[in-house]
Amino acid sequence: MFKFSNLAGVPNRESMSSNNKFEKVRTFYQQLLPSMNEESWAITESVLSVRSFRKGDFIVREGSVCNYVSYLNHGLVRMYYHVDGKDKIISFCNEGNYISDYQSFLTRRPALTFIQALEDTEVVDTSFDDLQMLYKRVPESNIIGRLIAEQIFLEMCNGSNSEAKETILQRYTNLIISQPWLLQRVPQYMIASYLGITPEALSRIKSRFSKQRQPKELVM
Amino acid sequence: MFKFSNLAGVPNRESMSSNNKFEKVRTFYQQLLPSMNEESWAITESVLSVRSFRKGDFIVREGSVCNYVSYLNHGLVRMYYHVDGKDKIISFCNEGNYISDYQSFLTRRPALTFIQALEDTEVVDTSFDDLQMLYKRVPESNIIGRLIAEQIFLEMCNGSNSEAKETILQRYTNLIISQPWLLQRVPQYMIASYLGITPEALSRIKSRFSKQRQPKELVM
DNA sequence: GTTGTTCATTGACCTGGGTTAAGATGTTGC
DNA sequence: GCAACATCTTAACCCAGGTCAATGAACAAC
Repeated sequence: MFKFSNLAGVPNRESMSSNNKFEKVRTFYQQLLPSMNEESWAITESVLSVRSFRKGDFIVREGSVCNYVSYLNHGLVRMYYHVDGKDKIISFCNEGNYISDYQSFLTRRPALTFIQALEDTEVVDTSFDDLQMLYKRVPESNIIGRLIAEQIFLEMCNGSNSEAKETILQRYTNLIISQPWLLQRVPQYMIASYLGITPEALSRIKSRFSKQRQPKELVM
Repeated sequence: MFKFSNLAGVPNRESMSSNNKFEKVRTFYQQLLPSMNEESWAITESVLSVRSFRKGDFIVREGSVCNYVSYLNHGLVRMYYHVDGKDKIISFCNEGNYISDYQSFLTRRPALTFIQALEDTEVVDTSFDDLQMLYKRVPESNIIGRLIAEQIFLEMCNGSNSEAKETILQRYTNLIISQPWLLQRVPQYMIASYLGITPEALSRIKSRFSKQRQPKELVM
């Protein structure tokens, strides 16, 4: 289960000069390991494949093994699990990031999470077997694999740190500052689930805040 | 910030036939990557160094960069941060595991955590610079680096999963079943901190449980 | 238009854990 | 022995957030 943001972000060109679906993935790899050569990329590209999902479709289901790490060409997904019959959202992931139930992917055990498209979404997949092949045939992919695992780890740390050290209000305001597009693209009750509270509680927190502080300074 | 348990566990021989402080580390590496050859190990071993800590000493302090990943030859440490003037324990780590503020280590930024010896402790260090050197001079160390990052990630997942899906009582009972030595070696209030509650709350939860259920079946 | 649906909000009530304070039981050092 | 300290437990009270229910707004389908 992971979301891996590109270090520098990928330029979002709606109409690419070439209609190569792998172009953005390549940029992603090149930023991670600039020294990667043409031959290594050719091998890497040869195993990539594209899948498309409609809004509401499931990319990963609880109970089945997650067999891909997937780069989001465009779209938006949520990762969540069921707990007591309710959804607990772990993360959102939009275009320019990798998504996977990496825990299931690495362990080859059934996923504990769902990954669901919140908008029509297109991904570029690398399968588990292909990745193992790359680790053997393309030596520097081990470096990439290490860097990615490290980045995933760091993202998880940031998540835990903010969960542990910040109030829900702080986390909420950080969220709308760092990812303002979230508010436009996902309903509030999903934000609440992501923050670990009920929609009612989030609503109360917001109104409490906007009453006691600057009435119209910050749009929530 | 991480604790990395060995996959298979390391036999705990109190008196080693040779008094080589690096023997256990070598076993650890060999279990991760059996194909590692003698030359690679020689280079790897050449950068290792030993440090000893007394009970109460700090191995990592909040605010200073963590410069090592450290294998625990023997002893017990806790990793925690200050939040509102209180300690929030993230994890315990005993002999046979690696410990580091890996977030600080990777990013070269000041640590957010403390790592403190709860017993007299001996560690085998690998410094950041040495590790980067190994990544260059010993190619397969990238594989080890990747596997370790992946394992750290998986451990973190297990932690989040149980935090998200289990009640505190379940997490407590799992803890005393999976790591019964913890109860003997750390005070209850640290367990409470680790579970994210106050010592008073843990006390109440335990008494609530032992009253309604089998009075003497499970020793808590 | 009307109906239905989805989502946000608000109120009333409940509960689990925090807080504070007080004992009880060790344990350590002298 | 005694004093000082650490740890665990229990009780009383408080409060943030959960739960349940009602209302309202926005929007789609008909």
